[in-house]
Amino acid sequence: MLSHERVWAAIDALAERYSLSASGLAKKAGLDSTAFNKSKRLSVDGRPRWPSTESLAKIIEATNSSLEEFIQFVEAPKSARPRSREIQARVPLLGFAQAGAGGFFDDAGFPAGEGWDLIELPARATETSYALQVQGDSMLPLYRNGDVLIVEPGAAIRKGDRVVVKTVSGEVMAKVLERQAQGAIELVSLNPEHPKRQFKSAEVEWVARIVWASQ
Amino acid sequence: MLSHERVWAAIDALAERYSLSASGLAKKAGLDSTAFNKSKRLSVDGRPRWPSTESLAKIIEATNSSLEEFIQFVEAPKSARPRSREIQARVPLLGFAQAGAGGFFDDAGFPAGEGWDLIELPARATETSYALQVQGDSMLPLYRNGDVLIVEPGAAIRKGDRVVVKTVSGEVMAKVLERQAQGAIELVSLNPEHPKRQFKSAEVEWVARIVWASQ
DNA sequence: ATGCCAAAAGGTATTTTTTCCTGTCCTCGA
DNA sequence: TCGAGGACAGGAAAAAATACCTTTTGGCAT
Repeated sequence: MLSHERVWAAIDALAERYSLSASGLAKKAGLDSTAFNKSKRLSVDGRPRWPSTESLAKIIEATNSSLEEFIQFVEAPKSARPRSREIQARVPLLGFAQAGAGGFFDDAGFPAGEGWDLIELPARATETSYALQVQGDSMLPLYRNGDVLIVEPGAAIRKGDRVVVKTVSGEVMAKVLERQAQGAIELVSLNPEHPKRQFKSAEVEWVARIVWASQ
Repeated sequence: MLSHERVWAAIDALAERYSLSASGLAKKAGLDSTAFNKSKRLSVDGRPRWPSTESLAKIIEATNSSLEEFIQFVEAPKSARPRSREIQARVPLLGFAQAGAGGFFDDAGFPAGEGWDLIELPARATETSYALQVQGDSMLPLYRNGDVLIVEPGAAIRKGDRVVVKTVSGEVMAKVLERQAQGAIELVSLNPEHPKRQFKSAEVEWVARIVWASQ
């Protein structure tokens, strides 16, 4: 959120990030060296003083920082661990039912016009996701030989999720979670020709959710 | 980057996002309805006028938007197609058949040990990919309601690929490409209960390959 | 065509932020 | 220790943004 307190904290954090004092940062940006003094963050009557957007633009440029970095400082209290620098991937998003209506695609099939949302692709949102490549036909029709499954060990799992399961005996399989209760886990096969399977919790080493699959 | 032009564009985009005019947005935020008039974005002497940081905080709060959303508008030119971020995402990759062998996962199910390759996730490497969200059950068992399909219009398409097709009559559908020959295209339904469909090339406006699906 | 209301252009007064300036304190090197 | 320069507090003037207000324009319904 954008608050008076957070904006000033971000300015302090940005200055520190570039080994500057608040007054040094102001000077570097071509502003008066007293511009960011703590003594000037509230006006005489106690009303919060907000630095102008123009001043913010100047300090971001003067430090060769970026708007993203500055926003991270706004959002993360200085004492907290700075969020990792990873950039979230965003692509335009549209509901399938709307896709047939006019105006969403140009003649060549590229997104066009208004009405597109943006969606972030979470596959790389954590440092711990990994990929498994399908081998064989046992997971048809869902997954074909060569398809790549992105698995996120930390993701929350609910009934109906597609998961990778490793048993204590060393078997690794991709299934749909039917039920997870105390002491037992029920899995539906991705291939309808294969039967449901049940395991006691003690037989399961870990369960991890499949979050994306290549096509 | 934070520039005068982009900040105003973001305000316009935010207003449009919430089906407001610029003056409606200002009013909603408790500001004067003329605050964001285009006529007031340059002062009389032509100097750029920057909206104050406090005003931005107010519009973000009044729309229940977020700083992240606002920054997206700052960075994405409104008139341009929303862009995918170009990143090379790499995750560890292992063949499914190897996954059961010892040494590839630690006790909690995270990748461990040697033998992992790295795979780049190509979907986000291009600027033209977009996402379609599945609605309804017509694409079961492959795609469930709410699943997100990443579509890459420029990707090469071969027999057996899962594709999105738009017909000249405006129908958009997800299918498996069975055959594409001169003058005709044959599509197998993702739902086995639905019949194959054939189109003349002239009936098809575009075909684009589905490259990833959420799970 | 007319009426109503919102959006937008335009102008002035008020408020808020920056700039300019001064003084004090702190740090560091000679 | 002393001096220089930077950091910081504080005050007044100048510049810039908002608030207030009016008029014009545009869109929509009747």
